[in-house]
Amino acid sequence: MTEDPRPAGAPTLEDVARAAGVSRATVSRVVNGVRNVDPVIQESVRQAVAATGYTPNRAARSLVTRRADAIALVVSGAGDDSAEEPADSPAESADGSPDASAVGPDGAHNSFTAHVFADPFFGRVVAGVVNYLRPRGMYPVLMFAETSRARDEVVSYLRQGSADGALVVSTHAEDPLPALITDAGLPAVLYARPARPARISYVDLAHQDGARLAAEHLLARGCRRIATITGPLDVPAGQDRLAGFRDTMARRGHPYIPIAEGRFTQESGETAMERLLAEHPDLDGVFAANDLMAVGACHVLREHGRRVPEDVAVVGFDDSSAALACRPPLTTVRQPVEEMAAEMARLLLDRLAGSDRAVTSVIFEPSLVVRGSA
Amino acid sequence: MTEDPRPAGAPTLEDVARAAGVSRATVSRVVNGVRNVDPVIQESVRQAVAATGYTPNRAARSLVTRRADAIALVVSGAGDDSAEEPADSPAESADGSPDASAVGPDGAHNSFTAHVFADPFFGRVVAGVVNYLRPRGMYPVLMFAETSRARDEVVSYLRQGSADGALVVSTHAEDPLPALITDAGLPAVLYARPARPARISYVDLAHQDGARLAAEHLLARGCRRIATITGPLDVPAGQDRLAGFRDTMARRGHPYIPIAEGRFTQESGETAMERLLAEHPDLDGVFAANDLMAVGACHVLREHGRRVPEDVAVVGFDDSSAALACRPPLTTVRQPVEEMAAEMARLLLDRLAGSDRAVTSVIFEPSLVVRGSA
DNA sequence: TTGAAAGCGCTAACAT
DNA sequence: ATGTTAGCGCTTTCAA
Repeated sequence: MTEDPRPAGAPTLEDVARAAGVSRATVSRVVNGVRNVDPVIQESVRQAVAATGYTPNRAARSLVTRRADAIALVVSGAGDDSAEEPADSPAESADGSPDASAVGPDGAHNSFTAHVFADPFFGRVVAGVVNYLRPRGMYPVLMFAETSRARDEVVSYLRQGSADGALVVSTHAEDPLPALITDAGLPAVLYARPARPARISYVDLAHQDGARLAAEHLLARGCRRIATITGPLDVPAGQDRLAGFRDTMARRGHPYIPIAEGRFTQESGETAMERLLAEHPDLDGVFAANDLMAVGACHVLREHGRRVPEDVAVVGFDDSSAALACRPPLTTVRQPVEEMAAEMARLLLDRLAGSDRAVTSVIFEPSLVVRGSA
Repeated sequence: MTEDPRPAGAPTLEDVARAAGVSRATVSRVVNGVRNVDPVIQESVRQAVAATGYTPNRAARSLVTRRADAIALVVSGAGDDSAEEPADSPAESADGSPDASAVGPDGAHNSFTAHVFADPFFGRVVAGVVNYLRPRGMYPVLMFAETSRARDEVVSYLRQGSADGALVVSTHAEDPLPALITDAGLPAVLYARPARPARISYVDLAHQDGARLAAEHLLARGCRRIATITGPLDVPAGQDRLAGFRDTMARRGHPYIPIAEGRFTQESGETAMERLLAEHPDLDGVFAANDLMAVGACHVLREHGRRVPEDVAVVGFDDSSAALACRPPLTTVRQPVEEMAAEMARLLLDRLAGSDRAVTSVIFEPSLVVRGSA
């Protein structure tokens, strides 16, 4: 019953100190690499550490340092408690299979979490964050915040000191989380500028420049009847990519561009492409505001007998794994997601390290990756 | 400089006790829902908690309870320190784009982490784990362990008490992590049976049954010249899917099945399909041991003028998001990844909760999802 | 049912 | 350069 799993408990500082014949404080200094310790003693302490198999207890350390040495990586939506899933993010299952995406037993499945990771974008964010954090001995705690309850739990988690700060990736314009976090005085950095202005640091991409690259590439290629599938127009990324595209096209003598709004999902890209094709059967170029929609567009184009890129050139955005999985592989505007995610982590850690209280933003430049589709 | 971010620090039990006019112990009891507390006092304590905005300090609690109330979710490989990436997991970038997958500044990018999340499988595991954990107030700490250094850090992290146990998803047969963890006497549960036997709990799929479903479907559909693209044959999942497929085919009068080994990546699926097609131009059915390879196979088949499913029927495995992203959508063997991941979390939490010291396994049954490709 | 008190393992003044 | 000591905020006997 009261059986301790570890024989006699894990070794503590006290044990090491006794073994090395010094005080706890000295051991602590050695373990934490503080100077002012006699090299000879240092060595004997190290041996004692090795001999006892000592590992510092995180909780004890956190209690006194008041740092968790952990940060939260939060993927947040904008839903309220009435629904597990945001109203404007319908399920993606396009076909009629009965329950391929159904709710499993024991809450094993809900649409938000399921769909989040179906988008290759999030995996890249995670990779970037982990790769920056790991050499620094930190690991992200993964959280989702798509309901108001979940948001409260995130704030509470931070307030408990379970994590020192948060990296937030919002999927919706109306996301209240950034405000909640800053109101609570908690350190956080966002991926992408928030739709509602807030005093909070973020990293972002020069979306307009990216759209410009796409427009110029399509024009240089000889396309003359060009349309665009936009992202959701209530989020900055969606707006900016459209604005940048329109501006460039207008400047090059194309004042009117057919558009169809998508939601950054493959399915929405398909729907948008269907509509564009119906209204403008003669188009010869398409700029999709992300790769997933570009892939959907390619499928629809092929189903309608158009060859890509011979009949219709397609340019995507993001350079996600979907771009390479597609046939032909997608010409796309590269967003350096991993680097951006790493920078986000860097900003947060700098802020936690002290001095730097300022709110800043770091904007990355996109680049064009030319492959087969345009 | 020594400016405290929070005015006068966060409220403690002491503060609440004073506000409510009771002792710390009583507040603690109320907060932890222990019985034996006068309902009236209970109420006044609750009010005091609300009034002060009290949140229990995790570190302090952990220090005394000796539980972190956190678990690690580890994605592990089999590399050593000489390379960041396992030798048998070559980069996937198929085309010649110079640096689409290059190493970014500041360790923002390494192949292992980058490729892990390019596979939709891992996202589903994460979703399943998070959805089980969250209602229980826990969140996974995400770790990667693809080098021996990284593995040591994982073990060390657990030994420090930063997490109470680990959920391990191995990507390679030779992964030493499970052994390291059990040797250290740390609680862990695996996703999938380890290639090297170990005293450790795991969840898994009845791979052979899944392969049988695929075989029977292809036969029922009228296919007679059927080949298979296998997974890596040094991992149980790869072996079992092949064995199940072969057995069923043999039993149905097909003693010889052409096979090509893949590595569960789309690119390897393409290569394998090229080879099969070259050697058996007349085949009319293909079973790919996962969806990614099935997608690759579909691309190659189309490039060779074969229609799917009219000329060649294709069945995949997993029912990942790739199955729906493909045209035609993939008929595939569904692996209930989210449920399995949730079960993995459940097994670990049960084990941590006490009594249940036993090593167990839970095997899930696959099901066939019929879509357009076969 | 409630309170008093003893630590959990560690760090950081402070004293030496 | 090293040791002594006082907590960090919480849970949990043990008394009352």
